[in-house]
Amino acid sequence: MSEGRDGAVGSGEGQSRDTGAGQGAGEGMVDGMVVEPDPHGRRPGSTDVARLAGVSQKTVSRVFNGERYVTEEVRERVLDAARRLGYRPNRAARALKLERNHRIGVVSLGSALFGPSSLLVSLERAARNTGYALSIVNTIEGARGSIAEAAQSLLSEGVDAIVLSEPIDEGEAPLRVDVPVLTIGRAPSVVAPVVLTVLEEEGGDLAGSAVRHLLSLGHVTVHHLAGPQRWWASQGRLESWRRALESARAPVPVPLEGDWTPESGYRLGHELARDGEVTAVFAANDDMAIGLIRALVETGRRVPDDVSVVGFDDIPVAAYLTPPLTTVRPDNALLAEVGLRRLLDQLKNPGCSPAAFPASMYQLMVRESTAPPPDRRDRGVPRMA
Amino acid sequence: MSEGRDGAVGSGEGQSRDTGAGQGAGEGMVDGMVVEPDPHGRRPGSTDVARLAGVSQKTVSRVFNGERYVTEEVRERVLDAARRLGYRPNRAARALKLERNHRIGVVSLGSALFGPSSLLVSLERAARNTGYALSIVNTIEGARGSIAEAAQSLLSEGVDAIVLSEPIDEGEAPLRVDVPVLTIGRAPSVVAPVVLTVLEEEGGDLAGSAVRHLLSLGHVTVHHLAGPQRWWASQGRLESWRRALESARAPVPVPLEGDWTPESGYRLGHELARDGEVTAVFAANDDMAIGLIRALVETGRRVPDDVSVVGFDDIPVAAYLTPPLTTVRPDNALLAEVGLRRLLDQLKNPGCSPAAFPASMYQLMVRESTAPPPDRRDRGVPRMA
DNA sequence: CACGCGAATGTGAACGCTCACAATTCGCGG
DNA sequence: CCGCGAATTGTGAGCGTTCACATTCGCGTG
Repeated sequence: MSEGRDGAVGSGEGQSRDTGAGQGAGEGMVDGMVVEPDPHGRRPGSTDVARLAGVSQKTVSRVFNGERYVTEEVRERVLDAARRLGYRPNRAARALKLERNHRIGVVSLGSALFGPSSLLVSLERAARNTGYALSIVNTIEGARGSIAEAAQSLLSEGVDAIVLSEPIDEGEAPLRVDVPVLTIGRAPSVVAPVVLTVLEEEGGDLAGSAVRHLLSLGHVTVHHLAGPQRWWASQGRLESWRRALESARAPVPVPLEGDWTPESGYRLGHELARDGEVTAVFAANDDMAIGLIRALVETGRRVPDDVSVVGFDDIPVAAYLTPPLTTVRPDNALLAEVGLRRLLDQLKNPGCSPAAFPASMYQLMVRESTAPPPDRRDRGVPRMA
Repeated sequence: MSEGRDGAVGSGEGQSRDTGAGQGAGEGMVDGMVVEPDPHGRRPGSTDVARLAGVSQKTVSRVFNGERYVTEEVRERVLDAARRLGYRPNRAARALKLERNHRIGVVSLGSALFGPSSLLVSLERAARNTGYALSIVNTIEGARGSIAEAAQSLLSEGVDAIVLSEPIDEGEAPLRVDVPVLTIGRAPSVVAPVVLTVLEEEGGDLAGSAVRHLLSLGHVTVHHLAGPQRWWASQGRLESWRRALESARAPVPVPLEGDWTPESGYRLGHELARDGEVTAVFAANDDMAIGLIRALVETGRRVPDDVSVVGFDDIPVAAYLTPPLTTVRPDNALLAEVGLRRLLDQLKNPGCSPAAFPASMYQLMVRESTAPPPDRRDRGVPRMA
C-alpha cells in the first residue's frame, strides 16, 4: 500500500512557521472523532489534513469538492484524516477565491407578523435545501432608505443574490445593486443585473374567492379593510378585491386603510359600524379582522348574523376564535419555494426562463364568521346571478 | 424597475469561466456614486482604491478600519476614491485573515410561532446594533440530532458564536462545538469553550403573577395547560406555576401537556371541561388558551364567568378576542438584548462576569378572561388569606 | 546641527482555498 | 521499447485583507 511518499514531504518544509513537527502524541476522543492536539491552537486547515493523509493539499480540496480523478483509496485516507482532525473547510477562504458565497441575503421587515414570519421560515428551508445559507437583515419600517441600507449591508457580506421579502414602497430612488434580485410581491424599482419576481397574484386571485363567497351568500357588496398601501402585498389584495367586485358588477365601496394591527382593525371597525349598510367586510389580514370583529361586537352588531367578516392569512388561532374566522389561507411555503427556485436557476444558468407556478396558492377556509346578510337570512341562501 | 443592464458586458471575457457571468458592477451611476468602468470587470478592491487615491493599500485599510494616524486630507482622498469606484470591503477576505466573522449563528426552530419569531427579530436587531450579522438555521422539530447538525452547518460558515434560541431537549449526546454558546432558556447539555445562558426566570417569576392574580380572585387553585415538555421554555413556565401554587399553599393539579397549537388547547380543553372543579386555567401560550376557550364555550362553560383563563405571550390579537384575553406579556426584546450582550461581552473580553438583568421582564395584562369563580361572584372579590 | 521621537505611511508575508498548468503514472498499440 | 492519451496527483500563483515591522517625515531639544 502506501508506497514511499513520506520521504518526499520531509524535504520541502521551507515555510514551516506554524507547523509543529510531526506530533503523534496524545489525542482526545470527541464524539467519535479524534482530535489531535492543535499544533498552535489553530483550527486545522486542508494542509494539515493533507499532511496527515500524506497527500497534497490540492488532493484534499478535490476530495471535499467531489471532483473526479481521486482513487477510492486516497479519498478514504483523506476523509479519515479529516475526521481525525475535526477538519471543516473554511468558507471564508473559499468565498474569497470563488467570489461567491453560496449565500443569499434577505431584506425583511423586522416584524413578528404571521405572514412575513412564515414566509421567512419557508425561505430558510427552501434555501437550505439547495445548499444556500441565508443572511437576514431587517429594515425598520418607516425609516427612510432603510431598504437600500440593508441591501448595502448584505452586499458587503458578499451575498450572491438578494431577496426583497414583503417589499414596501419607500417611494425613493430606485434600489441599485450588482447582484440578482428577487422580489416577493410586486417590485419597487430596482436596478440590478437580473430582477425576478414572484407575484402573489400568480398563484390565484387572492381575494377573489373571498369576495365571491360573500356575494354568493347574498351580500350586495363587500367592504375592504386594507393593509398599509405602501406594502405591495396590501395593494395586491386591494386590487384583487376591487377586480372581483367589478367583475361581479357589484358596487365598489371606498376601502379603509389599516396598518395590519388589530388596533387599526378595531378603530376602523368602529367607523364601519356607523354605516348601517355594511354587511360584509374583507380584511387584508386576520389580525385586523379580529380587531374589526371586536369593534362590531362592542357596537352591538353580531358576527356573522349582522355582518360577515373574512380575513387573510389563516393564522393558527383563526379556527378557534368566536366565531371561527372565515379566511383566505395563502401557501407561503410555495411562494418562497417558487421564488427561490427562480432565483437559483437564474444564478447558475443565466438567461433561462423562470419556473412556472405549479398550483393555486390560495384556499378559502370557510368557517363561521360569514353568513347571508340579515335581511335575507330567513329566505335561505340565495345565489348570485 | 425593468431588467437590469445587459450590454456592456461584452468586453471582458478572459476570466469569466466560473463566475456565472461577468455581470459585476457595470458602469453608470449608482446611487449618486460614479462607477468607473472596471479595469478588468472585477469588483474593485482596496488596491484599486489605493491606486486611485495615490496611497498605499494599507492606508486604505486604515481608513476603513478607523485606525489612528491618518491625516484628514488622506482620509478624504481615500474615501472619495472609494466612493468613485463603488468600493466595499470584502468581508470574506477579512474573515479569512481575522479568523472571525463578526457573525453569530442562531439555531432556531422553524416555526412562525409568535414567541420564537419575535425573539428572532429582537436578536437580529440587537446583533446588528453591535455590528454583528446573524446566520439563522432552523431545525426541524422532532428530527433527531438536528440541533447538532444545524450547529455544524453554522460552524462551517465560520460563525464566532452560536445562540441556541428556544432550545429543546433532544435527549442526546451533548452538543460539542468550539465557539462560545449562548442558550436562551435553560441549556441542554453543551460542551463549548464558554456556555452562557439567559434564563427566562431571571426576569421575574414568569407565571407567578398570573397564578397569584387568579388565586386572589378567589379561585381555589389554578390548572395548567403546559407546552411540550421537551421545550425548556415549557418547563420553566410549568415550574413557575407550580412554585406559585405551592407558596400559596394551594393544591397543585396535574398539568396537561399540549404542543403550543390551538388544536391541542382545544382538545385538552374538552378534557378539562369534563372536570367540574376546574375554575381557572393558566395556559403556556395564547394559542393554546384560545383553543381552550373555544372548547369551553362549546361545552357550555362561559369565560370568564365559569372558568377563568390566562395565556402567555400577549400576541397582538389577545386584547381583541372575545373575551379579551388576560395574559402574561414577556419582554422578548429585553431577553434577546441581555443575552446577546452577555455573549458579545464574553467574546471580546473573555472571563468578564455576565451582565445583570436590568428589569422585570413579565407583565400581567389583566383583561376580561379572568373573574372570580362562579360560587363567589355574588359575594364580590374576596382576598386570599 | 545631529538626534530622537512620534506621527503618518509603506512593505511583505500570511490566511485557507481554488485554478490553470504541469508532472507522474499506467496501459497498451505500433 | 517508444510514445501517447487518460487517469491521477502535485505545484505555484493569487483572491483581498490584516498584521508585525519597517520607513519616512517633521520638528523640538540639547
